[in-house]
Amino acid sequence: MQPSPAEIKQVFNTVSLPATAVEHIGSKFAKIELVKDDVLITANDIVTTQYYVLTGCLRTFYLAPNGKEHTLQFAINDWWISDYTAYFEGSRAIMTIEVIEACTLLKITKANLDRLYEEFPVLEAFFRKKLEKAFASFQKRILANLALPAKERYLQFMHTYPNIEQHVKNYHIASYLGITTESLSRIRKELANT
Amino acid sequence: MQPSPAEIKQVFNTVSLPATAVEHIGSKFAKIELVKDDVLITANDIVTTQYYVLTGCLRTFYLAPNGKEHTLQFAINDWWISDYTAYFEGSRAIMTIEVIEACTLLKITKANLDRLYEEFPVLEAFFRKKLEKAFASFQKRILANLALPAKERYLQFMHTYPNIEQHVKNYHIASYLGITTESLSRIRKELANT
DNA sequence: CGGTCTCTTGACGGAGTTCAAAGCTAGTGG
DNA sequence: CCACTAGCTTTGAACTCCGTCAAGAGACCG
Repeated sequence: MQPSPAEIKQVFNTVSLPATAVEHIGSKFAKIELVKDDVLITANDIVTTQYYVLTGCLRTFYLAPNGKEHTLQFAINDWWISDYTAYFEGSRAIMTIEVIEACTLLKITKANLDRLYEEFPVLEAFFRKKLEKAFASFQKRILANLALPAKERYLQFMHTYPNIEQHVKNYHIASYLGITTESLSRIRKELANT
Repeated sequence: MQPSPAEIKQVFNTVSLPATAVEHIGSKFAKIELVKDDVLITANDIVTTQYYVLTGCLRTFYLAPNGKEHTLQFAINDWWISDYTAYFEGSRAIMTIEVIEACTLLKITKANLDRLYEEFPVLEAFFRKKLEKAFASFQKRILANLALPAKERYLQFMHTYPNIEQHVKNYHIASYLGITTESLSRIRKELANT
């Protein structure tokens, strides 16, 4: 199913596009609906698609050889999600993306998006800005991992992503912070007594 | 001082540019020389410049309130360096960049680079590719921090950046890995006995 | 209301830190 | 050419945060 013009305008809300362009761009996206526990991308998939979240919640995680899951990213309303390393490099996915809450997504292939870049260079700049933001947030996270103890990282997470916290389980947050559920539980207890 | 055409070709070695373009592009760069312990960017600076490393070695680090340094990035031969979060967002630097080994750099301002993007769109794609690579490597590092113990992270670092290891002190590597120099020393000892 | 998923709690262990001191190494000047 | 110093690395002992394992308490859903 194709997205509506209003949805395309929402996706590119910082860019002003003529109606004909919106129409054309929309024709390159497909709208899909997924339910809880669906898996969007699995490790080893070839990744040629990225997704825009209209509603719902998903997470990207790495499944380590020892069976532990490490959450790289959550995505809700108005976020983009994919295994970007695989998407950019044309390599195979090392991440898994699963649905946490039933969601509606817009998907587009790299081939189609690259074509749109040529037709509307403003889109290339739009995605570069997104990439710059993501880069900055990754950098912030690396510094937090290096410089802050678990409690501080938890507080920073809650402060930075108050919207996401409502959608995900504590053990997801723990796997994002790099601690166990037990440790997170103790941290929450300690914070409650303050 | 301006870079030579050969140096500009080296910078954009994956792009083929006509001689006139090389000339013009070169006029937007300046070549600078720095010695050990020089500081290129200090926390709180307004960052409007990025740097290409011709020779030498630098590091970007965050100086935490408790006085500890956390290394985000090293840069040698053929790397770009800046406080990119500040550079992209037009905000103030939170990082410090210091010279580890005397170096020769090419610098260019964001304003000039943006103008070059318009004149040579191929440059925009060139830098987007660089950004995608950096993004992927940050992601890899986040996963390593979440999933691997210090010894494994050290081995991964040595494997991924064998060239950098020759230029930097062990305490720099420790601050990159997120451990103390003492811990790194013990890890190295353990690895030597194998 | 029974079962499964999630969160909590406790006891113990281990990886890495802290603090203190000693050993190296490389550069510098007499 | 040696001696000295400053910077870097190593080593040891005590400690701390967090992980592991095991069990129990809630919470949610059919």
